[in-house]
Amino acid sequence: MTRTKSGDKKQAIFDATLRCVLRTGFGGLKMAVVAKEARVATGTVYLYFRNKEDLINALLLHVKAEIHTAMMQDVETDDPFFTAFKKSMINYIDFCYGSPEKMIFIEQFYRSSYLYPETAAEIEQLALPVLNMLRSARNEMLIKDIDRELMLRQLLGASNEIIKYCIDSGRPITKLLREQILDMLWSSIRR
Amino acid sequence: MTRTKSGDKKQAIFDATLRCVLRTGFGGLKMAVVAKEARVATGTVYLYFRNKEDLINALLLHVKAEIHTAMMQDVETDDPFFTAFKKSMINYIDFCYGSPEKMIFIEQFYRSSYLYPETAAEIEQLALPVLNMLRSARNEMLIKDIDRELMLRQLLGASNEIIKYCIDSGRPITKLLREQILDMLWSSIRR
DNA sequence: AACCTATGAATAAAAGTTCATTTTTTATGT
DNA sequence: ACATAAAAAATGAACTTTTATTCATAGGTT
Repeated sequence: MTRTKSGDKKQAIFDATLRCVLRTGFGGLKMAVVAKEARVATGTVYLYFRNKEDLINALLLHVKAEIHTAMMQDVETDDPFFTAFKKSMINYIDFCYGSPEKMIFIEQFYRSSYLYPETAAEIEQLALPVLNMLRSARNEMLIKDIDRELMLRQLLGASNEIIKYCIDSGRPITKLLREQILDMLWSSIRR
Repeated sequence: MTRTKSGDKKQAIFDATLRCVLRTGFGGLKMAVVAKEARVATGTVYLYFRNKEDLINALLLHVKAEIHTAMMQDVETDDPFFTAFKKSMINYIDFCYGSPEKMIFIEQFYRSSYLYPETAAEIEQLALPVLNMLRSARNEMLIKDIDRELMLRQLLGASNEIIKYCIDSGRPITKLLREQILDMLWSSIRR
């Protein structure tokens, strides 16, 4: 069995899609272009995805899952909250800065008519671990008494904008900058 | 002479475009659909805008200018920083919550291959007043010593996500919630 | 040989743009 | 005021371009 099996091709299409969208936004997602970028025939894309909508939904779910997994990497259940918070936010920032195409793809398609309600529902589940982390912190009176969901959005929204700014302006995320970002995020929610 | 003058029709097309994009994202911006929504003929749109790209760029500039004007509404040059900050952020939040179609439109098209570099340059100018506000605050040692541009993105990114969450979940922005949001924003930048 | 996978030119559908025609407005002369 | 003509604005069906999707054919694997 060669190493070039079906899973690889699906992944190649995913990667190509992300590259296309990073390059020219949602307008860059054209089936023929994606196929060429993935070095497969146009028809091949349709062997792995029913249509464009399906490709988008599958990729959204895939990328969102990746981000959430990365975010909770090395976060132990018995970490003190501040440690866990710091780890997860650094994970998030580093992941997004390192894979801007994934962040951009989500931004472009998460709020679009392409998104199936079922995909949205599945994606919601992915945020549960982080939300739980915030819940215990609030129970311990470590953070402000504000709707956790809203708080999470605030944190990620702030991070996203910062990351995009760094990418667009070619500014690297240094150790110092990361500390500054974390400081802003932490002070926004700490009690 | 009727009240229906050329300026009105341009505005009608702007409004229709925003409604279309709010309804179905970037995919909802189709010239024929926009025209129908604006109650004009397809060709009429091309009397006011060279093409789709132009429409998008003109509207982006228009809406961004509106937002920045609204943001600085009632902010006096001799307001103490905290007062000015609070006013501007409340203005921003209320404006965006009240006109989500404008916020959504910017989110969808600001980072897209449609955006002309000249439009981007003009839009950058619009942020100068807020940035200056942040500069004096930093000079007075009232806020953290962090790149102003980055700080502004953080504030607006956080606000945007919160506003979208409220809109999507049908949650109204009460006096209390506004205080909570402001508290998060302020603590994130205060020294 | 049967089966799975891949191809890419051909097809169909969708969307942007144009323009000959019509309607409305403005200007002019009686 | 009214009629009339020139100009401007608006129309929407027709045209063109773009893009998603299909499918008859070819290549490879068991």
